[in-house]
Amino acid sequence: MLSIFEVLSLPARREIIERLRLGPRSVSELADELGVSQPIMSKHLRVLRDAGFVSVRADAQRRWYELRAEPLIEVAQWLEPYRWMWEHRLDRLGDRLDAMRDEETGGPRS
Amino acid sequence: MLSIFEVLSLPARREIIERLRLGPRSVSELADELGVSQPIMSKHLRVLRDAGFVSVRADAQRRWYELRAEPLIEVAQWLEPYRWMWEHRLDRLGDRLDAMRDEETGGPRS
DNA sequence: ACGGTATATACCGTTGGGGGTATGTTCGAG
DNA sequence: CTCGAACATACCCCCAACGGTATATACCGT
Repeated sequence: MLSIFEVLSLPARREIIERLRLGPRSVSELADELGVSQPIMSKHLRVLRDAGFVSVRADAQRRWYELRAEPLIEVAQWLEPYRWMWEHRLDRLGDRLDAMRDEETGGPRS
Repeated sequence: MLSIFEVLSLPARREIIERLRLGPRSVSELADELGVSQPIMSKHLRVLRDAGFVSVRADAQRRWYELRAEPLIEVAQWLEPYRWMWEHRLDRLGDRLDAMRDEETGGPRS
């Protein structure tokens, strides 16, 4: 079974995920929209299903695939420790530190 | 050249990224810490460099590899349209909508 | 100039993922 | 009961990424 990042590494599978963001889709709908054959789409969806990206609901012959949040949450969690690298970059972190020190000491020292 | 998600799909490369979060490292340091040979580490770093994950600074024979934010930002941006799936799930979205409507109309209608 | 250290790269063999196609299976319509 | 629609899977081949090893390159100390 492929890991979460391995699943996301294929553009075709990311496109499927993006389509499913708009709501559930059947296999043939996805195959038509993305221009691939039905067997290949079924295989992509099988991989996505094994990794927890999608769930399936049966309706006669149709299978409705729906996007699940869990694997995306894992990516977000993996990313979390790195957010400081770009979130506190252009918003004057140095000034903030200076202000904190001023509050503590009553004014700039140097 | 491998795409960003392809780069992240290999656990060894994610481990390198995690080590570099603590600060710059040389090739042999990383190789020792992660228990791989030097040539393999050089190849991983080459892949990471091509994809923009790291930058290099030469110092005599040593090469100091440093983590760069850009590719991680791209992942975060890709993830952004999906955040609603888990962020507004258990924190009473319904109540919030009710409160917003009350502010608009002056009170509940029904 | 020499030897050792640090790193990059070329080369090779393996392997597993990916696309293509054919076939199996299930289910509803008539 | 038969036919067709919708989907899954089995089988095939191909290729590129990965690990391993040997080798090339650059630089420092002596």
